[in-house]
Amino acid sequence: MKKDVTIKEVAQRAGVSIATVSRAMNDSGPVSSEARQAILKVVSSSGFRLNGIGRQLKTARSHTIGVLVPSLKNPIFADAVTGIEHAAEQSGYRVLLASSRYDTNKEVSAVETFLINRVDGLILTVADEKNSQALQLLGTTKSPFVLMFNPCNQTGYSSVSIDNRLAAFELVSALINRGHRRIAMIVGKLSDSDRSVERSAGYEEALRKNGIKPVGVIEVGFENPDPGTQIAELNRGLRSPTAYFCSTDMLAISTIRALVQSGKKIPDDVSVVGFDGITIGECLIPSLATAVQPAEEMGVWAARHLVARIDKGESVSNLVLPYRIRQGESWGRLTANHL
Amino acid sequence: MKKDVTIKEVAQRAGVSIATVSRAMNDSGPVSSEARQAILKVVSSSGFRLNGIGRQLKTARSHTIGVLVPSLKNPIFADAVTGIEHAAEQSGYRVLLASSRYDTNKEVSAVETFLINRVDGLILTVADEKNSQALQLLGTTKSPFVLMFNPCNQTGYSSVSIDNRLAAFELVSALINRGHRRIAMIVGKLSDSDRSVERSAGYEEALRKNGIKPVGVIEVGFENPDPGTQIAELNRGLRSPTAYFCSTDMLAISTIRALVQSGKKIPDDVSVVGFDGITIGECLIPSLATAVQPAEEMGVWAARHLVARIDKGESVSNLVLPYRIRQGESWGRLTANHL
DNA sequence: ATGAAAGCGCTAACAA
DNA sequence: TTGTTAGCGCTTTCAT
Repeated sequence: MKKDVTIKEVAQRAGVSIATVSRAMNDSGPVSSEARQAILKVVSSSGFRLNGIGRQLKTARSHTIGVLVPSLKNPIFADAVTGIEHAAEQSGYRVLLASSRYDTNKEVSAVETFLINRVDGLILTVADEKNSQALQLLGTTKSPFVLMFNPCNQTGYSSVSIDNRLAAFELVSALINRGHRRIAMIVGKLSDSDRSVERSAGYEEALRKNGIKPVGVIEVGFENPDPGTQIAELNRGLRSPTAYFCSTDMLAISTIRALVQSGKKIPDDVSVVGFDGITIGECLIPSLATAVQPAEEMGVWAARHLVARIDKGESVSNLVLPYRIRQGESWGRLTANHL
Repeated sequence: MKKDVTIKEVAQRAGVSIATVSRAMNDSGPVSSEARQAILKVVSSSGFRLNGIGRQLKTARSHTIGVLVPSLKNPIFADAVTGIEHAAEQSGYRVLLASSRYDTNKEVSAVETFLINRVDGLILTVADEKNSQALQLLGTTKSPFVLMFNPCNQTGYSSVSIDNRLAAFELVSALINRGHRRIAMIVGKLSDSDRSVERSAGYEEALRKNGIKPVGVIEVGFENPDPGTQIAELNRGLRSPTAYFCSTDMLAISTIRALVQSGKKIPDDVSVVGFDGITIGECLIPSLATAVQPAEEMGVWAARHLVARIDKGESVSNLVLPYRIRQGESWGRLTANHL
């Protein structure tokens, strides 16, 4: 593992000082054309490349942002990271990526790593904003950060999200308007996600407002969810749900599969709606009814805003983006078919 | 933007030298318990955290690997990155992420960025291994890297992939064995991906071997593919394909949607098979027949191997992992139904 | 067990 | 237009 060429060697071989090389490489000051040519020649023959680490140490700026999401396997986060990465790249920033797998210890250690490596800022989605040690840790630093997806309750930091409770309320109300009364909710571990908590609040509120008692909130695991058994169980019997409200599209997809396998037709026998609006939901057959979060836009906004805070001292800001109800084919009216 | 606490201040306030602080923080040498306690006190009261940049400069090691994939929106890459990230984290490495959007210029600039920031190694998927400027650039450096997904033709670097041609051949042969003769192939821009080129070679080989002439290879865009129109067109008329071989699962999903919308039943009227084996394909209805690439494993292997090369000087290695044919519900026998 | 000191590769202020 | 110089924050010999 031989050492890299350094600015010092280039300077020497080009017969100039390192300051001149630096100026030439960065276009940061006057350089005579003779000097520039001599330097360029050495550079191209030696494969010299300014050492970013040296620069970072000197300038105390890494031009790197730390990004922490629960998982890349849920397209909602992959899309958000896509948005972040593109926006960051456009502003001359790099992305240091970590995923937590919904594990709060990993959240903390990821943030710790980001801090050690002196990222200029962070964008993160934590399990539960209200009880996040990672956020608490961040609070002890002066690193600017943007919370993404998490409902924002406290002030003092930036965030971008949608109104999860309201969207869930609207979705479930729409189900009720279609005649459904026995509406179950499928949710990942509630303790794993404050979004799910908000969504179930919206669900319960919609039922309550219509004088309906909840059929039940079914908790299943998050990664590789297999709600099959629970659903099959719930689904047995005469009083089985006529509609399922799933806390995420990923869960909805599994739910549909489980229902179909147990002989149900969607949406004729039972309606299913999801939440998130992942792109692939549109391609399913039936396509998924859901509340669409503008994930990529959220990522773009988060990155742009963070960069503005870093570069221009812009102040903290909380953005609540509109969601959109996607009228998919996976829900329908309650009919005689439902007994 | 106030400056961080530095090791120098900690040393001063603890009444020791910076060398002792360094030893204490890193457990890298003897430190008396009095010294340690004094240091710990200052550290916790000041929120001191060793500056990774300073360390990187001194040690000439970043413990960072650069990861470049075409897009995170295709779950195949999201899964691979997931594997990389977890394996890297376990070995004490961080991930600097970039995506190319299948743009070779971005491939080059991403690699350039990685090099400037002195990543210890790289893992990448390029559009076309044979004509990659990014790879060429890497060749001029001594940075270890691992190619992922790309078929490996040259030697001199590490890679992990599957045999795309063979898998495609097997898939299309299976279609033929099911009685299909009019088999079309749907592919993203061929110039965008050497995998697609391999896969279409496998497709053509299977047809040739059975004395069948290709119905046609239909090129569509990669991101947000909407092959609807082309397929609708191809699908008109009596001699329309009875089976579609799609170069990726994402394409297959769009294709199924387009076919269903034009009134076809899958697999009764027409069979569709994909390629990649993204998880969600199993949840579709009908579930997707496809060749499964072990994407996450590939990521894990790539990361572990890269780290071994970096840390233990392990030598270059090319791994071809087995693929697996997933017997989905989206294909069937040719019947009278097909005219 | 500890500290002094050198230096990693760079930028930027300053002097020339 | 150029060069000298002083660090940026750290690790790591080498003495003590």
